Amino acid sequence: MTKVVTKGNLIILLGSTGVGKTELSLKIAEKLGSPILSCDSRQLYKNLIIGTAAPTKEQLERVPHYFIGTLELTDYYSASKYEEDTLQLLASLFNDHQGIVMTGGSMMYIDAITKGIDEIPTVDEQLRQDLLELYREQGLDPIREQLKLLDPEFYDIVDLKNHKRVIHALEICLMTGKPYSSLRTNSKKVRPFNIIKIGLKRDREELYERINLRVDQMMQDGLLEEARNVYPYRDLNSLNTVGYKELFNYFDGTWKLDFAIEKIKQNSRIYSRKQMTWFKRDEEIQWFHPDQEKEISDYLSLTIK
RNA sequence: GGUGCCAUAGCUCAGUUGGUAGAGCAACGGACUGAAAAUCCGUGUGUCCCUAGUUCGAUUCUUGGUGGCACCA
Repeated sequence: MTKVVTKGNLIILLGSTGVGKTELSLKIAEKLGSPILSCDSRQLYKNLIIGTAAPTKEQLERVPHYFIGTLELTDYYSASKYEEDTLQLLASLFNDHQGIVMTGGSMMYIDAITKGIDEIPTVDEQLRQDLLELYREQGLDPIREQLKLLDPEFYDIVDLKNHKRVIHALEICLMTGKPYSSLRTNSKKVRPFNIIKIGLKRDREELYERINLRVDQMMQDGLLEEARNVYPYRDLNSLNTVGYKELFNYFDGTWKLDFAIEKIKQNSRIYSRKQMTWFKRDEEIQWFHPDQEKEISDYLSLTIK
């Protein structure tokens, strides 16, 4: 067994949408003299600023950020790409920082950094389009059948009604000539740095109220115009996003504006719950209320190596 | 004031020829390895408006209320 020498501390502030990660991350980063690595699958995109509650210009001036507004809406990205980009960046940042602050709520991106993702090839765009077309025309059955032949082991455990999972598994089988399940190692990667996970949470009532108020604030800040500007690209994956997809229905004329706004609030609340469901099972997370700055600070001085 | 209709889940409503009830939406729980703010799965939470009667048994039938809506004055 090889011993991994660790250098540096990655401090991850995580929590559901609207809990108050941004403000706290700025304070901690300033204290540590660290930049902030955003871990948010939607704040990565340019043009999605208000609706994703990305850091403001002033906040970006207070502390340098990475992974905010770096992608075009049309760019392909994934948790694996994020793993690669972040590890590379961290290797260089840890040369002159003892602690680096990361913040965000994209569950799978966090896991990609802290646990790693298996070596699986990036999906060929043409193959994906072909399979999606097959799915649209004939449904999931023919795709399930092929998967059953090529990877019976995964067929037994996959959620057969979830077309994304089924299609992706088949894609990998077809691309590699190997069963998708044979590429899944179920093992956690070891990182050459110390990882500290700080979870932020509030009572549900308090969180929901913040989410609702924040959506109203977003509308005042010009979310409608921001959404209208990207409306022509509505079919892109980057725009399958709470805060935008609802307003697209308004632009289409299928929803009234008030209804769309209510739906943004509702979908944000549902998203926050989904995040908590994911985080709940992660026993490495130390939970705090965002106002417990002193406790968080004490905890950090205990755990930073 | 009179007549008629309605009152069942958080909301909109089905339904029970008398045996304590179910859909949609909402709400809640869960899954999750290159699309993840995505995608998918599961769960009914109820003084059936109140009161008195008939009945072995009433949310259902009858009486009287209360509230809402419509029409007539």
